Amino acid sequence: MLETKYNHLKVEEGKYEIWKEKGYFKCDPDSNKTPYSIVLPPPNVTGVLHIGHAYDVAIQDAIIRYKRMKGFDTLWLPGMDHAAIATEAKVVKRLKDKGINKYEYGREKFIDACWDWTHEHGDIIRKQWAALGISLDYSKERFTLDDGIAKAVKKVFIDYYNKGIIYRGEKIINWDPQAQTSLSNEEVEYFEEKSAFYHIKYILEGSDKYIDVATTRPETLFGDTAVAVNEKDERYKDFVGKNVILPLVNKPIPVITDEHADMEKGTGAVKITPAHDPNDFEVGNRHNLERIVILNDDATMNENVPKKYQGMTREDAREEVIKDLKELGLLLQIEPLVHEVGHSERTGVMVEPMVKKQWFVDMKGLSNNLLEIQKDKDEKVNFVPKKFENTLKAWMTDCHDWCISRQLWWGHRIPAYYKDDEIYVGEEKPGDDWVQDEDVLDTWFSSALWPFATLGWPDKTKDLEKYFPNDCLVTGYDIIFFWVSRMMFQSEELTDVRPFKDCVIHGLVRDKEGRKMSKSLGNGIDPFDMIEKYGTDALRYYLNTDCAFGTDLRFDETKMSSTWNYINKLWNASRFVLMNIEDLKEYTFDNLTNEDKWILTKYENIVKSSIKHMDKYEFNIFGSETYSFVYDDFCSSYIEFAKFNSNSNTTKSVLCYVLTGILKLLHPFMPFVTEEIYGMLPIKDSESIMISTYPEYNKECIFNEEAKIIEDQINFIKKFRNIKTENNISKDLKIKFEDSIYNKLVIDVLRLNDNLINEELDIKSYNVSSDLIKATIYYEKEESETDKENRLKQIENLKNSISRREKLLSNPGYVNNAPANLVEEEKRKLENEKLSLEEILKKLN
RNA sequence: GGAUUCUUAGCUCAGUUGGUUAGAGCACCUGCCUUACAAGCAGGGGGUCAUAGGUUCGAGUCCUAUAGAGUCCACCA
Repeated sequence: MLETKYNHLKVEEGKYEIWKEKGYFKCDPDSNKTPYSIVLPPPNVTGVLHIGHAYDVAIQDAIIRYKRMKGFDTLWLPGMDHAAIATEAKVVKRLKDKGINKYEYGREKFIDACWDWTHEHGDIIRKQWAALGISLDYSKERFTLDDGIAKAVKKVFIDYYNKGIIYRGEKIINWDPQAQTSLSNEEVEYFEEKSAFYHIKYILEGSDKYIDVATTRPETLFGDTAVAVNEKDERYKDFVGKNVILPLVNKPIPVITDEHADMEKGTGAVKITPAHDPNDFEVGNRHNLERIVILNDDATMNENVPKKYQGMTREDAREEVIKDLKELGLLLQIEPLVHEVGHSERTGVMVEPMVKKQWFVDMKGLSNNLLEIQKDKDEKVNFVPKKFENTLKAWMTDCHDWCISRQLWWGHRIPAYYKDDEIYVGEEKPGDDWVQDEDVLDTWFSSALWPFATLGWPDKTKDLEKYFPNDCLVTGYDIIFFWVSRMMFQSEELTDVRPFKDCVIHGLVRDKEGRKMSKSLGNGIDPFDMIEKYGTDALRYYLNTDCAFGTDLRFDETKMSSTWNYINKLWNASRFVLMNIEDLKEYTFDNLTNEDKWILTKYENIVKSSIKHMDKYEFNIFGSETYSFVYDDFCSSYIEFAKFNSNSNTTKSVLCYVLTGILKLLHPFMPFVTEEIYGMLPIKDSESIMISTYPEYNKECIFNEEAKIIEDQINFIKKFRNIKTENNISKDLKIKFEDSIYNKLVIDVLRLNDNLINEELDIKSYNVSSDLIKATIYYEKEESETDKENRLKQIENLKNSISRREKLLSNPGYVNNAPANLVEEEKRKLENEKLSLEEILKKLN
């Protein structure tokens, strides 16, 4: 027998291990069931799982459990991401804390340290997956750096190189001076910073005239190779084609015209530093300007600047340059300015744009291909919600080549080899005198292959054959660009098909105030604290049903608590049912009462709409519909009805049947408690609810006529209670039904039906009526002012409603165009209201 | 600057292809220890659906404009 209170800690203990041991999580490639596959977005091995991961996996587990119960051969493939730069940063820090320098340590030992880190965090993550109760097929677990993925990555790189999709080029890239690696645009975050516009005099060669050049980065002037003005700018007409003297260096540089110089911005004259600014780089290309690199990789000043500045940090150099300019009278003005400055997402330091030789993926063909396929209804990836298809389209329409080389050690090393000016790209080193590229690939390059490389691609494996394309991918909108789009174009290029059919996009978990969770704010929610307090089931149900996918979820602990209450309600309802059906051996559905037929009808309808919402990933709608079914229909009404019929085997059967169905419907969202209760049922179709069959809509159990009668009784009871409470007449109440068939009405009414009194008694009364039941409530006390007001209000409301309906029904536009059943419904309601009003008015006279 | 999404009860969110008095949870108010559940039960108040137009017999839902918020991309000399 169940305890009186739901104890989540006890309920959730031990079940996961049993499921795992029994092999319920495993797919079965040999079965002839229809496959259904999802690959888990691999969490980074950098750390532990947070509430966002919990959200992501709760959704996936709900889907996979649902499909498993629906009879699919389900594969949910787990794995983790080596997260090149992120992990490397953590390991560098760990070594540094021990006083070890990465470069002195050496590449091989450093990579070993990364593996140690990976194994440690991998174990933690696996424990957390277990705590979340998610049904991953561990026999298929992969890592983005394992041999199979490495093989796939190599093949892609080599093939792309041979096709010309991958190329090596010198471009301005975002340089992280701390991690000493290039970053993709996506790895740069912009923050507002207080800074200034420094107006510097660039004096015309052999003249007193000068140009006022405004810059936020005076320290880069050593790399200037021109000053650009707009062709149409009258102010600088006389300067164009001549030279100005570069301050501090005293070197002549040309004044050129270029479209990049905007007359409206700053002073209209801009210094051109091709090696350290993306725009200037383009200008430099157009005008064939020299690129002078003035920074070392750690962002200190290099040998290309005057001696006194060499070795300074960029910050120190800026101060020094300003000081020196001031002394020379070349600093015209310092204009305070707040502007956005790029920082490395990983290390947080200011990003330095630098010219570097890097590897790139040419995006033109790949993105166009993606856009084409998204136009094909049968071949496209279907996003849920659909709006993200627009976002993706916008990104793919206007995207830059993807810089994929990273100056790191932890990752897939680029399979390119150099000998003097020769480049060889291939599996193996072509000869002893060749050296391999030192760099590794962007971590997203390997995760882009995840949906198929995990299944054995490029080999034509059985798994790949059966589980690819995946049926669904679930992830947050924040990585659509980083990851989803890349999986899409890689899959389409390499396998000719989409990587997955559906892509469910969820939002971010924010704090209660809607702020992003962050370490600095300290507003993070640890999912495992929530599990401790309220249970995994409560957490998972809450996350899945709180809001529609695609919008951000504001985490509110009071909702966790109300979810717990809901589960407690289910627990207690189950307790009641189990207490009453202990002796039930088999289902008997003979002589169903109207109440039985009503709940069966309601139940079948909930099954039908649940399936619909589950298939459309509308978990929040599923949640509110089942909630009201469980709470209002099953607990508040049917269980109350059943109390008057508790000896009937038929009612026992219905209680058991409907409860079983409820447990199954809820299982994907609250796996533990449903398993616990399911285990105690006297009749069940499998040893675990996990592998039981999902409810199916059964037309045989629809009894609309009878259901309507009970529905009406419930409406009546509601009105009755309302009037009773509103008028505070509970004690003195007498009741007379005009139709005695309904004397068996239960709950409050039943307890009063001995007190039928004679209508001739001269006492106050109220009419209560639903569609089928009419009754008069008499009460033995003087009518108070409030009673009078209520009565007048009742009359007023009826009159308003009647006139509204009359107006509506006299509108030919409505009567002719609206669906006939709606019009009929209106007519019927109008008649009822008219009768009620008549009765009330008659009583008053 | 460009794109895009959003604005519904005090709070967090639903609201299917337009169907006519807009729903839920939490919070609030009132009354109840009724033997599954007081972490509960019963009842209640609370919204001119951002604003202004338009289409329609009918608009929270479709169209246009305005205001505000978010997100992404670009720019930021």
